Amino acid sequence: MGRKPCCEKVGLKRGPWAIEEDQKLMNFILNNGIQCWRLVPKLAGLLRCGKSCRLRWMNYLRPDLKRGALTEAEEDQIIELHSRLGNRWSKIAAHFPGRTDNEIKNQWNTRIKKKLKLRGMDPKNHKPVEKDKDFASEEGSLQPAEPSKEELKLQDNNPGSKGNNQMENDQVDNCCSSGQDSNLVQTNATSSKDLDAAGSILTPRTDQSESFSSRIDESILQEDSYQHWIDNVEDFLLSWDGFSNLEEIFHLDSHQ
DNA sequence: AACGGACTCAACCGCACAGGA
DNA sequence: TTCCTGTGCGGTTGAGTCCGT
Repeated sequence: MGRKPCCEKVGLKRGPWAIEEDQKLMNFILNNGIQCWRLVPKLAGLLRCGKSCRLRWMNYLRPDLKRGALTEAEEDQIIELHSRLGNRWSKIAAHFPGRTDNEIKNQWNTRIKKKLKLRGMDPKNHKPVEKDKDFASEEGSLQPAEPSKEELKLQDNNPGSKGNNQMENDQVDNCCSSGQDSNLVQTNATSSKDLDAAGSILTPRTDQSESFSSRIDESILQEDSYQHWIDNVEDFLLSWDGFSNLEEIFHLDSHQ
């Protein structure tokens, strides 16, 4: 007997989210918090499944998200963490406040893998690629001796390749224990520090998602926090065209 | 200007896991 | 202990965009 689907898919909308949908979801979560994702679309008036709402919130609407490209330092940190953790994107993302696992996963698949290959490293095991098992044979056109345009572009962005990250897989740890990690968190936290005043909804997601959800409930309903969040979130979202009129949208809605 | 290939990234799918009944 | 439900995670896809010809 198969498992029941997470939601009734008949009549539900799929694909890219419209601004109105984003607005509805944001308004609902800001006003009510998240008790149960399955109920969120019904209560928010969305023709989406709860899973879709959760994903949209986590990967795009969360106010603590840091937008923009990852820095070289972040990429190198991802490489190091991947050498220890493997494809545990959520664990890796936990080291980067404001970054999502999806974002890091995409970054890995599109850029970092190529970057590693340029360094002569195997992205899977972070060990030097053997000459006879050159990645050219694996991926066809990628010849180290004659880099593609994309590779040249990557090289431009990465003038000083760092050393190898050959950490043993059995050294995997799941917590932010190293001093390097602490530094990173602290560095990134400067960008979200102020936002934190608006309530712990702005606290970067950690693996303890339960605490994330429950903390939302405690804080986001406060009117002051709400306004504070609007004030601060502009810095994050104004670069995003779809929400350039965010404040206007929310003011309108709050008066409905 | 038009076309086509390469690339990016938001979103979906299916499975695993945790917790409650 | 077992079953069910909700949530989280990783892999994959495909539409949109970029860029070279």
